[in-house]
Amino acid sequence: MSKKHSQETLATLIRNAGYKVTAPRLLILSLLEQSKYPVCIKDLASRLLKANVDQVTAYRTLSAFEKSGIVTQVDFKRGSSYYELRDEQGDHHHIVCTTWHKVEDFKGCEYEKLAAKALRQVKAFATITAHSFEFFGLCKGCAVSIKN
Amino acid sequence: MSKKHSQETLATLIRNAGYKVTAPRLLILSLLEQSKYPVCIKDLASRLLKANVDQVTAYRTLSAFEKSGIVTQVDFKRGSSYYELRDEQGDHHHIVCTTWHKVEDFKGCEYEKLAAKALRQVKAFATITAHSFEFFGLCKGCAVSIKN
DNA sequence: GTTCTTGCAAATACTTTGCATTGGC
DNA sequence: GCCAATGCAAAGTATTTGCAAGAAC
Repeated sequence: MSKKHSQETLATLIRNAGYKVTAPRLLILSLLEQSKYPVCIKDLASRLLKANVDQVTAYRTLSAFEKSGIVTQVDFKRGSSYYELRDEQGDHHHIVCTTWHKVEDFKGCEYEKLAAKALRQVKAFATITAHSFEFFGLCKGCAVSIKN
Repeated sequence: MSKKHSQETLATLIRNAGYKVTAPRLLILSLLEQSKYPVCIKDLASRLLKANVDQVTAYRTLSAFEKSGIVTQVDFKRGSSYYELRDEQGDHHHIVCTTWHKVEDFKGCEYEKLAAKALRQVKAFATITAHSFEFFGLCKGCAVSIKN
């Protein structure tokens, strides 16, 4: 997921969403951008601490950014929240190793087709605005060590 | 999701997973069975309280049952965990209204196809053992009231 | 009788809120 | 200067752990 935005692009993202551009916000976005996979808020907070940014700011910022669609929250079933920069196509998801926590991306969940199908089935719903989709499994390393 | 197991069937589920059959466990499973949609652990706990079952027992039981595949945890992005009896076919998922919290089922996420596709793409993984998939949107009631 | 399970108390982890101060625009 | 954003402290909520007593088998 690292499609390098410049510092200026990150600032624009923030401004366009109607927020003031501040150092903590730029830092959070650039940390997310530098990470190949979603970052848990705890890790993020510990890196922010080095720049004297409080973790409360991380919570507030990420929650605001999620509402504005700048970032996406993903659930890896590990107790705390993971975030990544939003994927424009909205069609990349993750495979999570349940043993050693390796994470990989995969593409092509064909969300639109499924959403249309779901709305046809479920009469009580008007629109679908988001979806979550993750696979959980074993990476090859863990599969081997479990067998032994 | 209410495919009425008898009390005896529930006991068998428990026994087959290698656990002792106890009143709290039977009660938890029958509460899950009676509910049309996943139940959050807080609601469950408050109902268990009436039978003098501690919420710690709910946490421990559900977590054990999830590992054994008796129940499934679903993430509705509402802070606390939701559980339901495991769906044998494993192919039913939910549409969750983000405003008033209506939940409906839908079928046909075609998980096997996607899993095969994902494994073809992602060489580092050996197997996929589970998946999460939920849609978030607006039910018709909420869509109307927001417009006004 | 042995081992697993439970309740209760307490600890830990995660997230949100209140408020005075700071800083973007 | 105005209003939003931040840090710090504290509260609130969710979940886990330790251990002695009780129940399943």
